[in-house]
Amino acid sequence: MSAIDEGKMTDEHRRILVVDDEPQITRVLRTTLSAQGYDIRVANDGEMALELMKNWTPHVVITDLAMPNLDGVGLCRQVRQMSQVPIIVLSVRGQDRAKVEALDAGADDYVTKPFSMNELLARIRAQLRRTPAAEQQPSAITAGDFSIDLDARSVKVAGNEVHLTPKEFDLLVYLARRPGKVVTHRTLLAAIWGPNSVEQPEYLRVFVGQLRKKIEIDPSSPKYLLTEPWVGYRFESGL
Amino acid sequence: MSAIDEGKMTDEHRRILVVDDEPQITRVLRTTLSAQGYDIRVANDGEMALELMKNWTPHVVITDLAMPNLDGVGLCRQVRQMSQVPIIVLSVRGQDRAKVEALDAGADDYVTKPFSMNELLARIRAQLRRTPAAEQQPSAITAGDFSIDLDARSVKVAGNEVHLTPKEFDLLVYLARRPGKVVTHRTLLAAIWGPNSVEQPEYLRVFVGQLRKKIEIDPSSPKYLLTEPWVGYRFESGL
DNA sequence: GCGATCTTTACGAACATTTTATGGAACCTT
DNA sequence: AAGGTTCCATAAAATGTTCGTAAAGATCGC
Repeated sequence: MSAIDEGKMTDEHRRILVVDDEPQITRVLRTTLSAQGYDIRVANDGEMALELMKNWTPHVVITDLAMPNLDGVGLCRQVRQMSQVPIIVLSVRGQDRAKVEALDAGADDYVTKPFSMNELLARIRAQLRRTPAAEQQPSAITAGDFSIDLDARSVKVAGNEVHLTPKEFDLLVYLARRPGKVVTHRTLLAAIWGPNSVEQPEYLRVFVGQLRKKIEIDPSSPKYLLTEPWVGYRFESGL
Repeated sequence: MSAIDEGKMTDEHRRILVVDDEPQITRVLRTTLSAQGYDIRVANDGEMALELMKNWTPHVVITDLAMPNLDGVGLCRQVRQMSQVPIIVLSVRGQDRAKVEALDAGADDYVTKPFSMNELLARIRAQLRRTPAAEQQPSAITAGDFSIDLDARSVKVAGNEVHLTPKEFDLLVYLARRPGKVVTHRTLLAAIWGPNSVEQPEYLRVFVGQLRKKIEIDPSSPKYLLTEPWVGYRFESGL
């Protein structure tokens, strides 16, 4: 009944990942947040959260600090390797030190338990408010002979459709969204394979090779998918 | 003496607007934040803050709630009409309702007084962290015939593009970011090769030579990449 | 079990960096 | 002013990484 609900309610279909090992917490969050119209998924620890995020990218992450396997601070660090998604830490620990550590590890907000649900909801809204740009992504990318349909996950080169595997597609899209910009190996690996794969540049070599075989006219002298030696790769939208 | 740590100054030159009518608060914030390297301006109420922001756009706004003329919530609404700048509300009022109202009015964070300065600093860092790169650093450096595109990692001299290796690129960028300023051998070596390579000036000679071959019209009488004998090198942006 | 996809391995070629060598210029001492 | 020393520029050899490619194992879904 707060006085401030003027029809700005575009919160539907926003995905929230809740990470906590205490069932009481996850249960109440799941029901409350679901009632607000959010899509909720729950993970019981940091590792599980990372695993989940490979296939399901949330708009906000809410995480506890104390967890088995991978704690909240570690989770923040790992997530920041691959994503800018807002992270709200929810913890019983209220000391400066804990807050500073979490915030500097990549968290965007820190709420101490016990917390007011109204406040948490408002903080979620505040976080969601400034990520509309990410959601307004075009459903298609075109560049030169290229057209990438993001909804259908299909790619056409000079008229004819080519079939790409999921990872090939993700890789191409990630680069094609940043035309002309060099993306480092680390960034690319973290974004496509997850933050644990940051030290496996072989993946990139293999998949870039595969991609070039499919989308380049002459794979041995690529026009679109270019190597920036010792640094990374970049996508050029046809010269 | 000790190694010059140029890499750690990302928070410098960030502008923070403090809005509060209590002199004790503004005084302590001004001194503490200034000591951190931020540029601080103070306004005593919301109206004054808006006036100030016409000519001086901050990277973060920190505001009290209770103020004459225009209070914190009103300030949030007005600011949101024209800017996405992060707003941190600082207030003695700790009730849900106040928090929800402020956050829904456009605030990004809410801290209750009395507050821990360490926590506030961390929250400021968290807010600054996600302001888009466009605001932080130019993605291009231009100087005379030069243009360096940091995203594309490409360098153009008088129209034609030259390809630089990673170390060459890093070296040039480091110097070009400080035009006219002499950078000592030690500093350069520490910055590009790491603090363990401070005693290997041969690297510099070799790489400066290669850079000159690529970017100077007459490498034997350089125009841009100049030697400061016995001290270091400096970049001049074309006389 | 089968096909598609992903992961892992291996190796020659291409490339960047490090090391070494040489000649010349600038500085210091006497 | 001569000799010795340190620094600078350049070239080129030696070393070490990375890249592209192919192909063999591992994994997943049906």
